[in-house]
Parts: sequence; C-alpha cells; structure tokens
Amino acid sequence: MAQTYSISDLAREFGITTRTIRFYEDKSLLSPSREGQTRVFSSSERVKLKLILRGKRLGLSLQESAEIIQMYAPGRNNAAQLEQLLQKITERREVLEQQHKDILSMMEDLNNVEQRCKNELNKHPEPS
Amino acid sequence: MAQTYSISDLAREFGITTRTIRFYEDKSLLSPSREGQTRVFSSSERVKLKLILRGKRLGLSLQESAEIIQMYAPGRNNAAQLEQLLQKITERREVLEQQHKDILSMMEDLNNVEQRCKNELNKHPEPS
DNA sequence: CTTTACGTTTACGTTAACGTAAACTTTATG
DNA sequence: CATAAAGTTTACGTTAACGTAAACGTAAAG
Repeated sequence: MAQTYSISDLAREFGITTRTIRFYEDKSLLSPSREGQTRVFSSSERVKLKLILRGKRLGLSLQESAEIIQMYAPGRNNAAQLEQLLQKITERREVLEQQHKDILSMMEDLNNVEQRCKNELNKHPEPS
Repeated sequence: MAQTYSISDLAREFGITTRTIRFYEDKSLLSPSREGQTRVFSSSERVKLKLILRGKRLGLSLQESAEIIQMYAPGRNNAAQLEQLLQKITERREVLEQQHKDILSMMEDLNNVEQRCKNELNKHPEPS
C-alpha cells in the first residue's frame, strides 16, 4: 500500500539530479531506507524533499531547511526546547514577512518598468 | 544640495562591510564616483545598493540583481530589446508569484507547528 | 552475451560571495 | 609629532551546493 519512490523517480518529478538527492542525504536532510544498497524513499521522505526545494526557492540554505524540517519532528518534549522552538518560529515568520514586503515592492517596480516599456513601444509602433 | 555618502556611511546604514561594497563595485553592480582615490556614492548609487540587498533577501544572485537594476536604466531603445525586457519582467513576476505561494504555505506550516507546540506546553504547564 | 539502464561509492573540481590580512596613503587629533 | 581613524589596492582563504568523472554492481533486453 505505502507508496515508495526510487531516486530517479524523485529526480524526475522535481527536476533535479540524483547527485543532488544523494548530497541531501549526505547532509542528513534525507534518510531513505534501503533495499540492499538501493535507496527507497517513502512518501514522508518525498515531503522532506519538497520542503527543501520550497526552502531553496525562498533562498534558504540547506541548514536552514534542515531546521524547518526538524520543527515537524514530534519528540522535542521538554519545555525549554519548546520555548526555543516557538522563538525560532517567530524569527522565521519575521523573515517571511520581510520577504513578503520585498516581493510587493519588487512587483511594483516591475509594473512601473513594464509601463514605461509599453509606452515606449507605442511611441514607435511596429510596422505590421 | 545633492546628498552623497562615504563607503562606511553605507556600510553602517545597511549593516554590511565595506569589503562587500567594494566587491559589488568590482562586479560592476555599483559605480561610485571618486574624489581622488576615495569613493563617493550618490543617492542613486545608494538606491542600487538597496535593490541589491532586497534581491539578496529574496535569494537572488548578484547577477540577477544586476539584471533587475539594468531594467531601470533608460536607454534600451530598440524595439526588440524592449520586447525582451518585457519577457524578463514576465519571468521574474512568475518567480515572485511562486515565492509568494511558498511564503503562504510556509506561514501555514509555522502556524501549525506553533499550535502543536503551545498545546504541548499547556499539557505540562510550567510551575509559576 | 554484451549493451543499455539504473543503481552504488569515492573523490576531485567549480562558482558565488564574500572574509581576512597585508601593505600602504591621507587626513584629523591629543 | 605620533598615532588613530578613515580610506585604498592586491591577493589568498573559505564555505555552500552541487557538477563531473571514475570505477564498479545488477538486471532486463535484444
């Protein structure tokens, strides 16, 4: 029943190389099980990979993505650790909020440039 | 009248090192004028620096930020170039939209983890 | 049976984005 | 006047995130 994936399955699905996936394992971001020598990825390993790639799109380092993934791991029992986790969540949220602002302002800039660009094109129209 | 800035003015303002600023100049992302040997930054150079840093927060490479900055430079006259610029704007917008989605989904994840975390803390309350 | 496709490990190479340090000049200051 | 505080150039060092290649195992297909 439980879905599994080969290394090249995942590579194909996400448009990355197998080298990349092995590298992530080497950095302990992934830990696939094995059939003999061969890696077998569960769907939860696949989710981890998705989280890594999402992190990358937002400019996170692999270590930062590793931290995020760790957050999901249940088992951080003691209260001090929970508080520290809450703290990390707050920090990450602040980064995300800044990024959100940056996206909006960059969008605005793009709109402006686009307008100036289109005006320029209309001034000297293409002979059709 | 026209505001100018020393290299350490800008370094202080943006929390970076002078080495970084010189590096950006070396990569042609900045081109301050000179008083003798000494760099003098106009407010438009300062804006460029802000754009670079905004780019970094969104995970752009310096070359990508350089492209963005180039977009603002008026002087790309010919129509083909304008079309190409419009194309680049579209592409960048797509990246920004994906990033926006990623931010929202990561925010959601953080909220979930935070909730689980707070519940856990309430189950084993701190002796006050 | 050998070629093709997929998997493995090990290891050196590469690029980006600076850090760090040396060696020097020019102003300002106690 | 010495020294501290800014500036300069040149150059080697460092880290992250893979790329690339060698050298090998296994298994299905022609």
